[in-house]
Amino acid sequence: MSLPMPGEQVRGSNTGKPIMALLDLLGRTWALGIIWQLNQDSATFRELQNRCEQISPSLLNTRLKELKVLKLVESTANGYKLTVTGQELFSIMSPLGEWSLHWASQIKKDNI
Amino acid sequence: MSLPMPGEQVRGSNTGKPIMALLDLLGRTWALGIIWQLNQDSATFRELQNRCEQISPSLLNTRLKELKVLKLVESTANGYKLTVTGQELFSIMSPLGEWSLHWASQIKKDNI
DNA sequence: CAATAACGCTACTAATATTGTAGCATCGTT
DNA sequence: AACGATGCTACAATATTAGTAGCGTTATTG
Repeated sequence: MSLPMPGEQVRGSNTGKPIMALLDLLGRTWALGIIWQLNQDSATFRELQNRCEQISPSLLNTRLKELKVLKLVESTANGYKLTVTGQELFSIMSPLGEWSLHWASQIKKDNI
Repeated sequence: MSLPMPGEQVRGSNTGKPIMALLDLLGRTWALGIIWQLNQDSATFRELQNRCEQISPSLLNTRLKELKVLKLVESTANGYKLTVTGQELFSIMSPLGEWSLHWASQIKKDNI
């Protein structure tokens, strides 16, 4: 799959708007999950594989390459970590953790 | 693809944690895009198809069904719209619009 | 210093998800 | 009754992801 580069045509949109590139990226399997898991702290490849319970190494590697080119993740001597830009993105998403609990209760409520 | 129901096993995780269900859901093609496009205001099926530039009707319908069961979208006489819960989710994500511009400039900067 | 183990990752096939197109059934208009 | 628009389904073609095996390299151990 080609990289969702802001400014260019992406999966589902050819307006070139950065938000569309971002939505394409985040809409790929495990992209959000990797960012979520990397927030805790940096991790080696195999460590990250463990944190993401059921990711295949081939996909993990593919996503990491994408996230590196897109400046959200970088690899250091200690393994992979979020870039400053990646941390900014995480900060935006971080309320999802708590919100998801609220959401879960909303869904259950209806099954009574 | 089975529904990412919070509390149950989902794609990539079997802890049952709501955040994992949410990340599974949002990681599906067009899920975020549909929520993003529906925020403006409610839309009929074909209207939504237009807003999402290149979505196939089969996938749009599949996603809408999922989003309805998961209480993020509801269908009314005027078409589809976000539920209150869906609006909450959008509020969390909404900073992504502006942030994506910043992100785009970061990426360009490096190509100098 | 050989043997072992762990690591980062690639290769490859099977399984699954998404696209793309055609078109059906229903409804309101003319 | 004919027409167009709408909501959606069906289905084959294509693209993505999962799953597993294992290669090459670098510690670590005996």
